[in-house]
Amino acid sequence: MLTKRQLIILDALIRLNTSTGNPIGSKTIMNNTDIKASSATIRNELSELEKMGFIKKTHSSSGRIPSLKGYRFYIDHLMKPQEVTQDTLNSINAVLGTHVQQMDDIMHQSAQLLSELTQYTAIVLGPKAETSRLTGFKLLSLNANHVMAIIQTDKGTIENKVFRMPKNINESDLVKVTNIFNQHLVGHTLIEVVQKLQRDIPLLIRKYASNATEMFLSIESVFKESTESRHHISGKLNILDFSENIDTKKLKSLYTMLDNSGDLYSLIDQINDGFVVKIGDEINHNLLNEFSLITTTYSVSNYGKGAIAILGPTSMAYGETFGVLDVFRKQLTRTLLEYYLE
Amino acid sequence: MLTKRQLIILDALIRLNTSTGNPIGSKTIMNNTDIKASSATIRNELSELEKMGFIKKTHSSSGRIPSLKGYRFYIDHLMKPQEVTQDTLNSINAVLGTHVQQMDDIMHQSAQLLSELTQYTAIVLGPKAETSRLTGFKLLSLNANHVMAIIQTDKGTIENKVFRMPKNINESDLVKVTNIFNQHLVGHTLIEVVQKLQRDIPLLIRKYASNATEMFLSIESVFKESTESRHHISGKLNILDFSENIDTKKLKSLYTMLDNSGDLYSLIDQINDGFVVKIGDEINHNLLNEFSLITTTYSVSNYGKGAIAILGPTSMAYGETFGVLDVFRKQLTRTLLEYYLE
DNA sequence: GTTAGCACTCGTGATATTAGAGTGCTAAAA
DNA sequence: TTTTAGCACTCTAATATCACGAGTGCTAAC
Repeated sequence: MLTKRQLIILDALIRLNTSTGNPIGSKTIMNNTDIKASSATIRNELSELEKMGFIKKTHSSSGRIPSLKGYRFYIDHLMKPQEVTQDTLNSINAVLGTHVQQMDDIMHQSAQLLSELTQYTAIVLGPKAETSRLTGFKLLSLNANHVMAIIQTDKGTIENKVFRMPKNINESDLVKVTNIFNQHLVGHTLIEVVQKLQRDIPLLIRKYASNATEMFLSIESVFKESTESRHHISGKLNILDFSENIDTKKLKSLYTMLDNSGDLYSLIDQINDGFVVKIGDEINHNLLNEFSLITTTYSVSNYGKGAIAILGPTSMAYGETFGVLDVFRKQLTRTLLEYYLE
Repeated sequence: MLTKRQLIILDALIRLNTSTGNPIGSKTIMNNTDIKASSATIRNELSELEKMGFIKKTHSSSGRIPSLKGYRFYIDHLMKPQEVTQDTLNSINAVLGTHVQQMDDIMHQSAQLLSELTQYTAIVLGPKAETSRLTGFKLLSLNANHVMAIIQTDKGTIENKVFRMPKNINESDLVKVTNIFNQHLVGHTLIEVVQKLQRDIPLLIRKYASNATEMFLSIESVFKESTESRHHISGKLNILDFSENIDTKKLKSLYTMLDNSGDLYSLIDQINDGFVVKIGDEINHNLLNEFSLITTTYSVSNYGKGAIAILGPTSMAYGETFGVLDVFRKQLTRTLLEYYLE
């Protein structure tokens, strides 16, 4: 069990290490806490804390840095989410308070705002697309050459794609196809829709609108795209600030990974409702063992859950980040509730 | 005037420097050309070339690297666009040959392909939006809560935006507003449209569809967005490969710049029809004085011109890059011609 | 005009040197 | 028993020193 003084020392050490980035020695701690003891005493305590595995040295005569266990303990027991400033509150309200138009916009703007507020990298994941149900399908003839297909889901996403109007198609064919889709596909999950598109629908099309097969392929691709879950990421360049000595090769793989929806979904826990913090190796990803990942979820009314994640250095300003995330997520859930109520 | 041997030496030096990245000495040139002369002779020639300003030393006893003037001369007189491989040809055809759906897609895929083929950074700019004319406007009610606004231009761009349906609006209001827009705005340039939106239209709306003013603001924002010219950029991460020792601060500003449409448009010459190569300081941009920028244009049928640019190191593989760009641009122009003909 | 030969230059990478921050340990003080 | 002053020790980071080699320019002979 840790003594009170050890707690103060561990807390100070992590705070100091986070703000300076350097290993922290006994004198520094003495000068930055109100502990009434000499540096020698603090050295003894540090040695004790090291034996217990909360801190470690970078070399035999260096100051200490927190170990993974130290961070873990800090986050679980010492760290307090920090109150956010009025400024921060204002920007959150500015983004989430105004009239929201579309799910994708909200997610995009949220990622942007969070990366700005934290100065880390922010990732916002939409609810898993697998469970989305098709609520509407429309084909709209734009001009002689172009048709727009629009699909809507119960998760609030609206997607569209424009494609060339095949030559042998006229308006009435569009109506026929639209009707086929609305009769047979609306209400099903997108996964089911794609399956049906491959099995049943080609038959129907051939029967009722035989000249629409060409167009059918384009429509199929819209649906395939729509089953891919959406991710929004912002502040990728901040990695350059908080991870200065990363080599270009690693950086390149990292950035490639961060652009890959699948990678992000498997990285980020979408189940746990509270805050999940994974530090270094805990993330279990070879590119991220020098990073920390804070994950939390938000509710899309009662249609499902999305996730928010902040990627930063292990020596992250956890207190501030938690504070921001907490306020943000509550406001986001509220905003989405209203969005679906209206 | 340069002697024949000097030309061979300059050419070899630039090729060797490009492929190795190192300064090139007299022996290296001797071993990599079929010049029948000793290294001493070549040293004399190098010394001569240096006096004329085509090459320079990195320090008093180093090998030579091309100077800006050397590159200039090479590009203007020595470099030959290289034949592209069958593989390259195939990938270009795969992207540009298949049925193309939308301008934005073409541009996006073009950037992607070019960055892959060259291993540099590819930028594709659409025709300047200022000259685009509105050819179609549609309002589509998606469901009780959402309306989609769609605008089309004569440059082939189709943009849309979804926004909340104001509560006091019904289908017939949508029709009214659509009619107002079609009567008064179609045929005008987007710039004019935005002007009119601020002057004339509010009056009309107030007169014929007074409860639509709220919606009007949303529509206005769609148009404002549409006047922003489109850029597509790909292979940004390749900068990490060809510019290894760039510091993070510069890199961050550079990446920020490359995401800014305005910056790119002012950087890239959209007027000169041939190939324009700017090297180092010639680019006249403090972030790019260690880069080369190859620019060329493509015709969007007879609706205007867009631009393609490749950003790479000054020691670029000019021959290959020119070869690829030349083939690509011809095929692109052809593809776009068909796109508008059909 | 060409070339062999040689002294000279300078960057690169390896090896010493040094200063400073921090440690652990000991023995005395509290 | 806990705290603390004191000191020897360790290791890093920065700087200086050195040797090597690639490359040069110059000279004198071919």
